[in-house]
Amino acid sequence: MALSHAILVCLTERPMSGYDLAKFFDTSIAFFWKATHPQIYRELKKLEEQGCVTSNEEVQSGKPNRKVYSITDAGRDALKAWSREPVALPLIKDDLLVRLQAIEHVDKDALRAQVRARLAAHREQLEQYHHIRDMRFSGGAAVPEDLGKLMGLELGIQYEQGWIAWCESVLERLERA
Amino acid sequence: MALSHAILVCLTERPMSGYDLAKFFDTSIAFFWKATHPQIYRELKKLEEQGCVTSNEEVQSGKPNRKVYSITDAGRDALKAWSREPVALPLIKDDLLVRLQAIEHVDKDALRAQVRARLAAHREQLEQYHHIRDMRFSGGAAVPEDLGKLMGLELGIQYEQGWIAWCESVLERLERA
DNA sequence: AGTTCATATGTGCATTGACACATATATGCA
DNA sequence: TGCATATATGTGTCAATGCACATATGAACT
Repeated sequence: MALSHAILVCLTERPMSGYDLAKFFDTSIAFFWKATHPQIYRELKKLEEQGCVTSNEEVQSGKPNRKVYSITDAGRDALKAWSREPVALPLIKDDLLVRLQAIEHVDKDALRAQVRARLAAHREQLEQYHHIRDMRFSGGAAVPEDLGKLMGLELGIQYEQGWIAWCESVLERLERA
Repeated sequence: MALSHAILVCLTERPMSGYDLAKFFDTSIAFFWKATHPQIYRELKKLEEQGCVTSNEEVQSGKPNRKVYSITDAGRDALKAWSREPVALPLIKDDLLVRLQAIEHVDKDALRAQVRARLAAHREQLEQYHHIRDMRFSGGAAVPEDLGKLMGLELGIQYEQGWIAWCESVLERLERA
């Protein structure tokens, strides 16, 4: 009970095709959730069978036709029912931390390189989040719908800042050793 | 390529049975990685076939016999080889953040309750981490093996502090609305 | 005497997820 | 002409994960 709800959430914003959703997952919510396009197409099929979404084929010249999915009232009900279920504590589930637990058994040079790469990735992500915040939420959340998205973004910013600080402190100690 | 390595990492510390490992996963590294006991037993079987671990049956009176697994040289080699592979950026993968994206479509009371529950869970986890730090690492990392574990713990502490601050700020805004 | 708890090891099944492969068309580039 | 890229939708398959169920024993509790 996860990907289907993430898809429904995306469709509350606007109707989308499977292709649109795959791109949306890759950009917008890539840090909360990940999905490949075969997963998305299969999930959309199931959701349509359950009546949570309806599809509408858009004829296009040249390009293949798009099947645009919209959320239904039943889908909105399913979302609300899901929102009442308890949420699990997310795991960190990070290879890097597992490797640190056995620091005397790993390749130290590789570890340093991985922490440096990770640091760069977090810095880049932070920059992206800052960019989105400045573009979309410069004046705070204008409409109620935006509040949740802004708070999600704030979590992302803080999360990245935390990782950056940690990576820096780890690198310092690894390079001293 | 994940659980098997996490198990090998645990076995670098000391030989353990499947039962021990299941408990170890539940307590020590529960926030980095999770595994149920069937998963662990199956993985141990595979690792033994690959020659990464060896088992030694300990006869016990009364209780069922324990099969104690130890890491082999081949297992240590496998760990080192794995440590050279690139690490993926971990996802946040949090239901709560997905729900926030569709804040106008979720049950607001349930959401508030979930954030409060989450806040309590993070506070509890932070306390546990502080306790471990004070017990095991009060004078910093005494031996080199401890350094990695201490840095993992520091990440955990920072991570929980970040979530706590975020939950508090979210709650405030949710209760105002 | 019956129940629950802790120790200890597993099997079976369903769901999820990841990844390669398959197909079709138009555009731009070398 | 050939190749990569973007658009667009899928199938087939295998590994990983999760959860319920199965089994066995001793100790402590009711």
